[in-house]
Amino acid sequence: MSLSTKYNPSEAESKWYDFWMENKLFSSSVDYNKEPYSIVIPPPNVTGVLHMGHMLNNTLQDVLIRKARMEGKNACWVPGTDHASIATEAKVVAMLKEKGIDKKSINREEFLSYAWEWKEKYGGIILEQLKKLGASCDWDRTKFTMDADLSEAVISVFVDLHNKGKIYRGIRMVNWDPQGKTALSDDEVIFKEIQSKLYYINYKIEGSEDETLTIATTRPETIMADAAICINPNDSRFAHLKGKKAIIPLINRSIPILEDDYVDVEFGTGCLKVTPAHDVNDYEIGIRHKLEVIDIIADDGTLNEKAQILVGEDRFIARKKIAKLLKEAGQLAKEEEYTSNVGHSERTDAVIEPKLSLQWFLKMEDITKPALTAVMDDVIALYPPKFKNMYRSWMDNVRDWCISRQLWWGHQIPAFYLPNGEYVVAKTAEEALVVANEKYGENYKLADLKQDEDVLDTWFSSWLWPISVFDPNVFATGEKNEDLKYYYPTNDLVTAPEILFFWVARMIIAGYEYMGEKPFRNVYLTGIVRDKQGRKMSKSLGNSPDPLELIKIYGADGVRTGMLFSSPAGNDLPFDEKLVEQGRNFANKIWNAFRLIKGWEVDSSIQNHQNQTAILWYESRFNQALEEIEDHFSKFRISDALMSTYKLVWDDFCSWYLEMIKPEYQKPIDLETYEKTLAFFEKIMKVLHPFMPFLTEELWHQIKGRDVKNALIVSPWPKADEYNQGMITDAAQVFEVVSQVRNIRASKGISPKEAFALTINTQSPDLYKSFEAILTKLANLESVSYGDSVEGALSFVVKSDEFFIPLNESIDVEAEKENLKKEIEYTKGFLNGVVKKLSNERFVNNAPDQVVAIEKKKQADAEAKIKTLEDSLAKLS
RNA sequence: GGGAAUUUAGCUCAGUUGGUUCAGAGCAUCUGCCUUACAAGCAGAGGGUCGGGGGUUCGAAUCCCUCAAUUCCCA
Repeated sequence: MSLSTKYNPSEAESKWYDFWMENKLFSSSVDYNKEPYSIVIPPPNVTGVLHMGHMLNNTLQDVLIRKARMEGKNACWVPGTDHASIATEAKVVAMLKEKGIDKKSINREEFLSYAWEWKEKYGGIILEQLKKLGASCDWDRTKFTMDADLSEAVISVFVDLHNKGKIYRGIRMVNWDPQGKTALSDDEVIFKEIQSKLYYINYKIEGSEDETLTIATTRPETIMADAAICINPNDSRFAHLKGKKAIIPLINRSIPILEDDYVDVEFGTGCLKVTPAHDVNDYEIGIRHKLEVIDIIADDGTLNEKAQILVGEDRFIARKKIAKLLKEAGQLAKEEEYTSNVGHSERTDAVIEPKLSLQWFLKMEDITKPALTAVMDDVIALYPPKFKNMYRSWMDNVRDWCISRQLWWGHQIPAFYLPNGEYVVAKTAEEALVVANEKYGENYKLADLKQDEDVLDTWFSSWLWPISVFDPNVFATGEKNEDLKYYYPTNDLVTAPEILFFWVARMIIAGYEYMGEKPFRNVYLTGIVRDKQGRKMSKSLGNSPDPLELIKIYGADGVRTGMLFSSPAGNDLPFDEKLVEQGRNFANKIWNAFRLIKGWEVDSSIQNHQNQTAILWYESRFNQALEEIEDHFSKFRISDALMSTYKLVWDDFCSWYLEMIKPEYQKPIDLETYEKTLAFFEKIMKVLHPFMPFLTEELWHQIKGRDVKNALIVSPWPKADEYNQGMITDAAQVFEVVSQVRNIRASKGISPKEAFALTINTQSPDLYKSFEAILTKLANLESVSYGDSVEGALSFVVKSDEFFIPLNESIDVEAEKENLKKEIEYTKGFLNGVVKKLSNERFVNNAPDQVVAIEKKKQADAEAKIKTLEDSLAKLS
């Protein structure tokens, strides 16, 4: 068999993904003989295509799930998608517009059938793309937040919470998006600094000839909705106006002048116009003073008839026109440039209009309590833990959750309005009818009921995700099915910190409310994938590489490792294609290591004399590395786990071990070494598998033919055995000697082919004797001898041992002396510091014995080294 | 305006209770090599006042104060 010198990933990828799928190796079912390990995917939006954020996030999940599977756990990764009300509705509306269909011209049912059609066509794209990445989800379990049973779950929960009195309907000032024509939560509003103007407007005082007061406002178009003018009670400038009335310019309506602490004496003129319908703070003032609420702005952001003037004009056009009218009327005192923070819709970028509206709310005060405690007490652990702070501050200051959205795509609110003006909340219209007739003693028909037009916030369905993917019916029946009993709570959740509150916190709330139990044990928060300029990678900026294209070029394994090389938990990932290239190179390195081993001819008649030490050393080193790797995994330091694996494979296995045991060209290898080496390689395949599933499965089967049961994906994860620390330390010292010899070759321009005779002056010759064969091979020595010194030879020092290499050519004695002097000087300086420390009584008295002992050893080592160096120097002179 | 986080090599980051894991890793850079597994490679080298300043301590990247810069959350 001959293998290409370069690993070609694409063939292996499709072959092994098909193999895993056909043999159902990703699938999981209840089995009480095994420990369950479950992850629910953060369901990607049906609108999306795979981006770099998904790649990072899902690679992490796949690493975790694959490792758990190999550890013998019953690993279940549930995939699915989210219906994403606002985003999807926007896409569908845009799609219809292109077809020349206006959303307003069709009814709800027609719209929804277009939306479903759209979802069927595009909704599964991301999941298909994840397969290319190697994601080992149990695809038979794929769920969608608007599946019939999951929808029922949402409705049941709404009804239940309403019955518990936790859901209520109320008038609130909401963030209205006049373009999307929907209310947004505070978190969906992005504040931007906008250059605007502060308009100073004069209001006449009623009953006086020419007395006026001046207010400053950024929104002159709302003066028609003014309900009062407020002054600060401590502001003597305006005390005389109290109790009088002011007249709104242009429309000549008179309004009271009131006192309120809220007014900032410093800001503007110190007089505040109060417009309860169009400003959150004014609304509060309005409640305090029982002011009339005059709403002059329509849903689409134009002025309505209550404005009396400029009816039908857009709010921004009206602003300009009002300013002009005021100027003409002589009531515009001045205009001033002013920057203010203006809220914009995250989805449509429209300027948010504070608007009073009737919405559905979930009371958050009580329901959040167990969710806060769980995270604060580390019942649910956040990685990295710094997010606990953020989590707490949000939960402490949480506001009631506005759960209604003025959209069609989503779960329609199960509230039914009756002809008598009342409403009933029930799962279906039929149930609602029964309740209604009973409650009000009426004899209504189904046709008399009118269901609420709005749908629920998308997060009101995804907060149930860790429960509903296993058992959507539990909310209605209260009876847990087997899946839910077995897989819940899930183990780990991998998601982005941006949705810590939107989603993670709410899942925790729902978990405690409905299961009385946390939804997951660990939350791993990834960073944002950014480009080199630090900008978030996004399709709209065009700064994101196409993930599938990357996979094509570098291989899925290369992309996976590339993403993980530089992504500690909670830190942003500054993406650079170089990382992915490094991943590809790593795959190639492993491929070639295998080519080397596979190419050896085995001769069972040879006894293994030389390679015992190498084998023992590597065994120890492997176990030490595995212990490290496990430790990193246990702390969710996935990047570090990968880096430790990378170094184990590249440095220890390839650069050191294989070079130690490699037979001469075209010479055979002994059977024992060969078998040990293959066994080592197999262990490496196992440890690498979660990171690089395709390459490792491919090589696993190249090593020898295996059946499905023995596929790598389901092979047992290796256990870290005891290791010989002393041997690892000794080897490190020998490696240092090898490096020094190589350094001499490199700096003197001597060919690596020229063998050296090495003489060692040491107190511990046994150390070198046990590694002699290795030393000879790796440093290319013709002999190793032990002795005090060698005349006219180059020398170097490792620890307190001295090494001599005689060269055929004459050495530059002066340069050598210079080098030795430099090193002596440095070591003396180092010794000085140590001695100083040790002669400080307070150090010796206060520092722990162990620390003092270490310092004393430093002193002894340094003194020995100086002596060795000085001897060498003396011999040169 | 209130709160939090971050600042260590050219880049991205480790550095746990203050003391040998203490100044580290990977990448990048430089030098020499197409040495029969791998140039997607091998061998070697250089590179940092641990953001600035002050303090506590026998001892500070680590603890405290202060200033600065960056980022995020809330208003």
